[in-house]
Amino acid sequence: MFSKACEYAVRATLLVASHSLMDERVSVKDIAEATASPVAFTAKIMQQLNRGGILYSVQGKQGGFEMTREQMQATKLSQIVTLIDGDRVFTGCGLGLRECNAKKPCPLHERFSTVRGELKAMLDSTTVLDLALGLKDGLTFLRV
Amino acid sequence: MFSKACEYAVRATLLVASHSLMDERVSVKDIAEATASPVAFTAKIMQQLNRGGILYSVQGKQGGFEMTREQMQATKLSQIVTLIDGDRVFTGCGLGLRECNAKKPCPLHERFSTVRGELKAMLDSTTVLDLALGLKDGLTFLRV
DNA sequence: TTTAAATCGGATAAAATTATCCTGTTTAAA
DNA sequence: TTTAAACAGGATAATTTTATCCGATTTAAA
Repeated sequence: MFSKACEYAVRATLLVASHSLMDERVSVKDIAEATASPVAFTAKIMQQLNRGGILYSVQGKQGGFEMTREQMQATKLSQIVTLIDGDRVFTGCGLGLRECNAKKPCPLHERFSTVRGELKAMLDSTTVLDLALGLKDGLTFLRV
Repeated sequence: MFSKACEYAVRATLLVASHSLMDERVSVKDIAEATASPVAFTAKIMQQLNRGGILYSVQGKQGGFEMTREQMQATKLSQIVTLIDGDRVFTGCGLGLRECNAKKPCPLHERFSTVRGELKAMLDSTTVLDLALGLKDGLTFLRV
C-alpha cells in the first residue's frame, strides 16, 4: 500500500507528536528505537519531514525533533503520504495504466476509484493530533 | 497498491479472458502488445498464472493462452492479487507493524482496517468474467 | 574554550523488484 | 520428416527501494 519509507515517516511523525504533547524533544535514535525502524534510514526520512514542514528539528547538542500543536492539527495523514510517496496511491490506476479515466477507463476503473476515494477520505480526515492522543494515552502502539 | 507484476497479471488475465470469450487463443507476444507490458516479464507472469490455475497454456506452434468460462467465473480478482503479491495487501498493518491487531493496535488500525476491508470486498466480489465482458464489448481498455 | 551530542547531507552498499536473455522442449504446418 | 512457432524455465542484468557510512556543522554543557 505505502512504501516502507512512508510507513516509517508516519510512525516517526506520530511518535514525535505524542512526545511533543508532553513537551519532550526526541532524537533520531529515540525515534528509531520507539518505532522499530532502522536508525540511519529514519534520519533521512526526518530530513524530508523537516523540509516538508510536517515537524521541525533543533540542531546541536540536546537537539532533536518536535512538533507544535498547530502542526499536529494542521497535518493530515494524506499530506505525509503525498510528501514521501507522491500522489500515485491517490490518483493512480489500479491496473497501472498511465492514462485511465472515465472517458477511457480500464476494466477496474469505477470500482477501484470508489475504494481509492474512501482511502483518501480517511487519510484526509485524520490528523496527526487525532492519532497522537491515543498514543500518548497508551491506547495504541508503534512497535511490538 | 499492487506490484507491477500484479498489475501485469490482472491485465494479462483480462486480455486472455476477453479473447477466450471469442474462442481466440493469444500468445505472450499478443498479450504484451495488447497490455503495453514487457514481453519477457509477461512470459514469467503467464507461467505463474498457469501454475496457479487462473488460466492454462497450450504449448507448441499455434500455442498460447486460454481460459474456460468456468475459470473466468470462478476467478475473483483477489485470487490473482494473492497469487502474485501474497495477502499482505489484505491483512498487513497500514503502518507496517508485524503484529498489529485489535488487542494491540497501531494508531491507524481501526480506520485502516475499514478501508482495507472495502478493498478486499471489492476484489472478492469481482470476477474475471465481470470485467472481461466490458473489455470484449470495447467499453473498457487495457492500454492507451 | 573545549568537548561531545546531535542534525545535515553526500556517498556508498545491500536487497528487492523489474526486466532481459538464452537454451530446451513441444507441436502444428510445410 | 523437417521446420519454425511458441511456451518453459534457469541465468543474468538493470533499476528502484531500502539501508548504511562518514565527514561537516551546530550547539549545549563541562
